[in-house]
Amino acid sequence: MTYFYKKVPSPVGLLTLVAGDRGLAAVLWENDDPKRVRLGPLAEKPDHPTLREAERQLDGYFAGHLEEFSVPLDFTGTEFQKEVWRALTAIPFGETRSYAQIAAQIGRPRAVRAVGAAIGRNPISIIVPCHRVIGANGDLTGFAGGLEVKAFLLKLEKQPGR
Amino acid sequence: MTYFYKKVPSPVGLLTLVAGDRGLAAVLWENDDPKRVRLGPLAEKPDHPTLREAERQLDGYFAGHLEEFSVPLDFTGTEFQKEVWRALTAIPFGETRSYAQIAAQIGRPRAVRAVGAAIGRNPISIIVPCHRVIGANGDLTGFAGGLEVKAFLLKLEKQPGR
DNA sequence: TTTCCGCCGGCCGTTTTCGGCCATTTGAAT
DNA sequence: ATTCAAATGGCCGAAAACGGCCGGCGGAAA
Repeated sequence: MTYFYKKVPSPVGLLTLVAGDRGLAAVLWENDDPKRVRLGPLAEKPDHPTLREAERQLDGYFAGHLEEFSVPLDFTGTEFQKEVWRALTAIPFGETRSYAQIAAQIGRPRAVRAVGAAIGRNPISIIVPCHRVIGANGDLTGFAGGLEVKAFLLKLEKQPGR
Repeated sequence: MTYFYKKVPSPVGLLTLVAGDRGLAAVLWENDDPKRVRLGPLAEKPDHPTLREAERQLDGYFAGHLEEFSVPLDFTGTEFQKEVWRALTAIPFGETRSYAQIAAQIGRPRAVRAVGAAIGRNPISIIVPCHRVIGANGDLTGFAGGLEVKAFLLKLEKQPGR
């Protein structure tokens, strides 16, 4: 199966949006490690409907007037990973969870480190809000896009009025 | 968050003044242990208003015609540490306190050693007068800038005239 | 006796260390 | 190819170690 992509600018750098046939498959960082997320062959296609919709929603998010994404998602990964990623989408805008909380939520309270690994492999940055997961003690602990970006996103979501 | 610094000469060696966005964040000794005080990224900026004001007041202090500092302070540390540091600022010019007295003052009479540790982490040397805290028996007991400097400052504040 | 000094134990926040946790990856051996 | 053992993380909580202390005690010197 082949994927279509489009690069779009953003406050956190140039993002690469990737669409699969069931929806958005990835949002990659500018300097993303290529082996963090592996998909099939890519083809550029800026006018792909899914990509255009994703871009529109991201713009709204960064502009501060969109809090919940509604693009259909097309996850690629193991069952465990997909379960973790689904759990992430349930964290509301502006809130955070610990890795342990996510682990508990998917019914594997002790698979904490495994959850960490799975979150690190989240292909759909920002839209699947892996940035809302932080250490139990409040540390930011890690982020594919860089800790500064993680801090930036959390701060963006903490802005009081809009 | 990023901090701005400026190095200024003084009778006790080259000091590094650091400003955060809420005020003065640090006054470091020339050979200060880098891991004694940890702040974010630093950028040089000699004309920063807070830094210039801090320098002015320090000059006055060393010249002997300024006894109370009034630069706004920007503390970075745990709640406990901040409480200890705040207590230090209440020690009047020319007086001293014991570690036990400080502990009592913050309502934790037995947290004496913890207070010692917190004082050792005081980022804003001189201006937050950790040099005014000495052992219950009068010993100087310890000082990031060196015991000679501690003695020097106490002597400076004991000068009769002025 | 009295004074002074050094050692000991208890005090308490912070920092560091250490295990145990578990899905994936990696690399070596069929 | 396939299988298996070992290593590897975006973790986390408990426990131990570590101080810019201090008061009490015993022994040695005056």
